[in-house]
Amino acid sequence: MTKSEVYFQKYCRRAGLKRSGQRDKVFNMFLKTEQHISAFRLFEKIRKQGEKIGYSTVYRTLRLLVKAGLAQTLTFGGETHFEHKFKHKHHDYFICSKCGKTIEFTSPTIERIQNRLAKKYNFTPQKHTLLIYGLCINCQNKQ
Amino acid sequence: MTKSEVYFQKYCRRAGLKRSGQRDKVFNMFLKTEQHISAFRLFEKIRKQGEKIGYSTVYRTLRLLVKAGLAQTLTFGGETHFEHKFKHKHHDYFICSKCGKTIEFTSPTIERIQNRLAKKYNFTPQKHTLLIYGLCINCQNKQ
DNA sequence: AATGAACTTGACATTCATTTTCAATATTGT
DNA sequence: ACAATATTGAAAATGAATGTCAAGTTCATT
Repeated sequence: MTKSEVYFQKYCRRAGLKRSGQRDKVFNMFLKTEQHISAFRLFEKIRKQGEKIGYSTVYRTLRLLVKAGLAQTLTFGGETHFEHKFKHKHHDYFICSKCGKTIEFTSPTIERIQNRLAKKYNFTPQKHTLLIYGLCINCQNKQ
Repeated sequence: MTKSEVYFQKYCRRAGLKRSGQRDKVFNMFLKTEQHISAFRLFEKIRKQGEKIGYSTVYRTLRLLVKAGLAQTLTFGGETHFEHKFKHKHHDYFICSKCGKTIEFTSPTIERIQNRLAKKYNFTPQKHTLLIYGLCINCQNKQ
């Protein structure tokens, strides 16, 4: 049992939820997925493994993960994407306007400035989303 | 005629579009609106002035403004918001997770770092969205 | 001013992701 | 084993974004 698993099971128990195989499937597949993923793609990924699962269950579990603090959402391209939050460092993204490719990056300096500005505006930050749209190197060249 | 108006009318003409009162209404109300606004709220705002207008027209005109480079979109709270782009400096946002209030801010330093990172990743930036979610001072106190 | 090709309008329909519903099924404490 | 309660997933509902199209408007040309 990884730390995330322990944390999640404890969270569920405290919330008065019952253990369920379906929920575990979603949780495990989410854990295995390093990059951000949409509810639908996660659903497909589980089905492709031959597992039987409904979309609602995937959706509900992801929402639960967010509530539990294990995941967080970011919206782009008209879709909600879920990414790790627990024991994972935060990412910002470059998104290619043409091909949709995403490149993750991190910047401690940006984070630091954000916190400073938040304080200045009497704002307690919880999470943030930084999306930079533009052209990736491929799409620049293809013209 | 402001510079934006001249620019917009020229753009329309070049694009082979005809002049129209409805389009002007949308454009003018958008100009008057300093903060970001959703298509639906802009639609309401025009209607409340006693003007007759269809939602499609508002929506289409806003999309046109984006294409013309006068507006840009940012998505949060499950809605697309339109903000000025022409002769307006770019804003980043604090968004209160509780009451939805937004606070605009700018940070030249963050912009600079973004450009540096983009270069490092061979990415040509076009626009960006920085949303910091958290609690505004009111919601912190209300507990 | 009349013409006609092309653009605009807005009510309505459609699409698509997200969210809810609910009857059948599974889990858990006693 | 029982009862209370949670889970599941197919189907329906929601809501924002986008497309459709017949009727109306614009504008260069005659």
